[in-house]
Amino acid sequence: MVTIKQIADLCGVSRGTVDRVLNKRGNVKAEKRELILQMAKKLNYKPNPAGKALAARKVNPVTAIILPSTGIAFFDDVIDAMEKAAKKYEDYGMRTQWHILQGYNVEEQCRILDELKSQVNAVIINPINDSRLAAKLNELIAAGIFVVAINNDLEQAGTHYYVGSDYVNGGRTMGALLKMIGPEQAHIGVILGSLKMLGHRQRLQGLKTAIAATPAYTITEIIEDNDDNIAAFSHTRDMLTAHEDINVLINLSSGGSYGSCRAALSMAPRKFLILVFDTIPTTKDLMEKNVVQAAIYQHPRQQGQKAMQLVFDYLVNGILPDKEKYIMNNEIRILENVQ
Amino acid sequence: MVTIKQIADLCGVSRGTVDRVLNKRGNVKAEKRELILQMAKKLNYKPNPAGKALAARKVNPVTAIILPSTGIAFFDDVIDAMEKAAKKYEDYGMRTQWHILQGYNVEEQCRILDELKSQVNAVIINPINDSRLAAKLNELIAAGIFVVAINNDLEQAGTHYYVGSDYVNGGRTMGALLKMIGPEQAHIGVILGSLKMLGHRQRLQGLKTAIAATPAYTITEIIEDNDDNIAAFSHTRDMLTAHEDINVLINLSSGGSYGSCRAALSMAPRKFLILVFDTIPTTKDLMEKNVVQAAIYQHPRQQGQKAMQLVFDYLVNGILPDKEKYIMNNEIRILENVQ
DNA sequence: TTGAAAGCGATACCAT
DNA sequence: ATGGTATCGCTTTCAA
Repeated sequence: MVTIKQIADLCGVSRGTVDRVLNKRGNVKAEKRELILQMAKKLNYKPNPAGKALAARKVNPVTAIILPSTGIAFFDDVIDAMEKAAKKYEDYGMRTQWHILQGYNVEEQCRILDELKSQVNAVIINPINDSRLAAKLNELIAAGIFVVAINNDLEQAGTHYYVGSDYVNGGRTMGALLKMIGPEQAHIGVILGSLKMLGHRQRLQGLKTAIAATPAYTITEIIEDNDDNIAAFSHTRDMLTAHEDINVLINLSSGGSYGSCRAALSMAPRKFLILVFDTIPTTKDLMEKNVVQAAIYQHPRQQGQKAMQLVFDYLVNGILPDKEKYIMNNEIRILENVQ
Repeated sequence: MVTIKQIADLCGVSRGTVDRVLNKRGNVKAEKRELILQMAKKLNYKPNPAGKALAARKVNPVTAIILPSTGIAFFDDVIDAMEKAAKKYEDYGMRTQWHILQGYNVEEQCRILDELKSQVNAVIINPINDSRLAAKLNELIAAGIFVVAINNDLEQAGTHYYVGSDYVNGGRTMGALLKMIGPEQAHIGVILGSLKMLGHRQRLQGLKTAIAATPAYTITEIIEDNDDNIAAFSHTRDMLTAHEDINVLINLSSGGSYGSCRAALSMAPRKFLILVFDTIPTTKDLMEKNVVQAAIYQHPRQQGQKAMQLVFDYLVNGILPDKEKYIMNNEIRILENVQ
C-alpha cells in the first residue's frame, strides 16, 4: 500500500505538495504536478480510508435525508436501516439531518432542497417524478452536493446515483410467478397506487408483458388506491362485485394492499389467488392466514443501507461509487421464507 | 463523541492508562481502573473505528481462509465476494491467507489449522462435521483466535460465529414451493450430495416436513451423488429408469445438479418438474432452456462478504459481532429474477 | 509555490 | 503502575 509520504519521498517534495496535487487544490508547479501524478499512477496510489476518515472529523460533513414516507410501511424498513447506518457513521464524524414528509408534494420537496443547499454536503432523496424537482436537484449537483435518489429515479437529473429496484422486472417476475402457481383460467384484478407513479406503471407494464402470451390470462380491471387502505378496500369491493369472474388479485404497490385483501376476504365464500409487493407486517399476517400466497420483496433494508454507504464512502473516504445505479433483486417470498 | 484523551483529562491520568483499562491490558491500580471505567460508561465512550483502523496498520492482523471448494460452483461466488472484501480491507492493514482445498479431508483441515495457530489472528473456515476438527478449533479459540464458520456450523466448537443458511428452512421452502407449482400427483426423486453431510440431511428433513400433510406427494427414491456430475448423471438415469412414475426431481445440493438434469433430459420425451439449490451458471442455463423451473438461492456473495466483515470489524475496529449466527434468507428464484 | 508542523483517535513502547 | 512519545495516513494551517 503506497502512502502520500512515500510518493513525496520518491518525488523529492513534501507531503503537503503531494496532497495539493492529488486533491487538486492548485498552487503546484506544472512539472512537479505531472511528476507526482505519474508516480501516483505508477504505484497505484489509493488513499487510506482510515486516514481520510480521521482527518475528516475536523470538517463534519452533513447529509440530508428526505423521505416522503410517514404511513408507508415499506419505508419503515428503509428508514430503520438508514438510522442504523447513520449511527455507525456518526462515529466517523458524519452528521445526518432527517426530513420525513407526509405524502408527495413537489413544492415542499423543492422548498426543503432550497433551504439545504447551503448547509449540506450530500442529499438522499425519494424524489417525485417532476421536472421542477429535477431542476432543483441539478442546482444542488452543480453546487457540488452529492445526490442519491432512492427507490425512484429521476432520469432528467444530472450526475447522481440511484439505489432501488427494477420495477419492470418486478412486474415481470410477478407475472411469471402467477403463471406457475395460478389457475388454468385467470381473470385478474389489478390494484395499484397511482398510474401517475412511474414505478407503478412500469410494474404494470412488466406484468402485462409476462402474461401477454397466455390467452387464458386476462386483466379484467385496473384500479388505483392512492396507497390508501380505506380507498383500496372500497374500490376493491366494488371491482369484485362488478366482476364475478375475477379469481386473481394482484397488488402492484403495498400502500393499500391490506385494505384490498380485506375486501377480498369480505367476499367469502369467493376465493382468490392474491399476490402483492413487499413483505410489510400486515402482509406477513395475511400470509399466515393463507390469504396472500406470495409477495415480491424489494430488499428495503439493503436499499437504505446502500444509499447511506454511498454517501459515507464519498464524503468521508473520498471514494466515488463504482456504478451509477444499484438495483436490488426482486425476490419471491412465500410463507415459508418470508422471515 | 468522547475520546480517550477526554477521559484521561477528566480522570487526571494519561491516555496510556485509559487505553490499558479499556483494553484490559492490566497494570493499572484498581481504584483508577474503576474510576476510568465509570467515566467511560457515563460518557458512553465508543472507540473511533478510524483511529483503531489506523493504529491497527502497525500490527497487520492476518486472517486465514480455509475453504474446501475447488470444483464446487457455489463457492465460486463466496470466494469472489471474499476476495473483493479482502482487497478493500487490505487498505486498512488486514492481510489474508488463502487455503483453497480439494474436497473434504479432516486430517488436512486439522493439519492446516495446526500450522496456522501461531501465525494468524482469525480464521474463516467451511468446517467438516467432525469432532476432531471441533477439538482443533477449540484450541485456536482458546489461544484467542477469532473463528468464523461459513456455510456449515460446528455445534461442538466453543465461542465462535456462524455465517450461512438455514438448511431445514431451505428444504421446507422448497417443499412449499413444490406444492404451489407442482402437479396434482407427485412422485419425487431426490438427489443430494451425501447423507453424511449434515446440511443435506437437514434439507431432506425440511422437505419431508413440508410435504408430510400431502398424501399425493411421495418421495419415491433418494440417491446420493457425492456432489459429482458424472455420478449424478448415471445414478439419476438409473433411478428414472427404475421408476417410470417419477415426475418431479429435486436436487438438494448443487454439486451434481447439472449431471442429474442432463440425465432427466436424456429420458425424453418424459418430462419432469425440476427444482434445485443454488443459481450456479449451469443452473441459469438450464432455466433458460426451461429444464429447471426454480432454484433456492442462498446468498453466497452475502455469506462471503459478511464473514469477512465480522473478522474485519473485530480485528481492525475492535467490534464484536452483535449475533452469534448470521443466517441468510432462502430465496426463491425463477428465470425472471435469477439475474 | 513550497515545506514544516500540528492534529484527528488509538496504540505500542520505552522510561520511570 | 504510570506517563510520555512516536506512529498509523491524511489534511490543514502557517510560515517562508
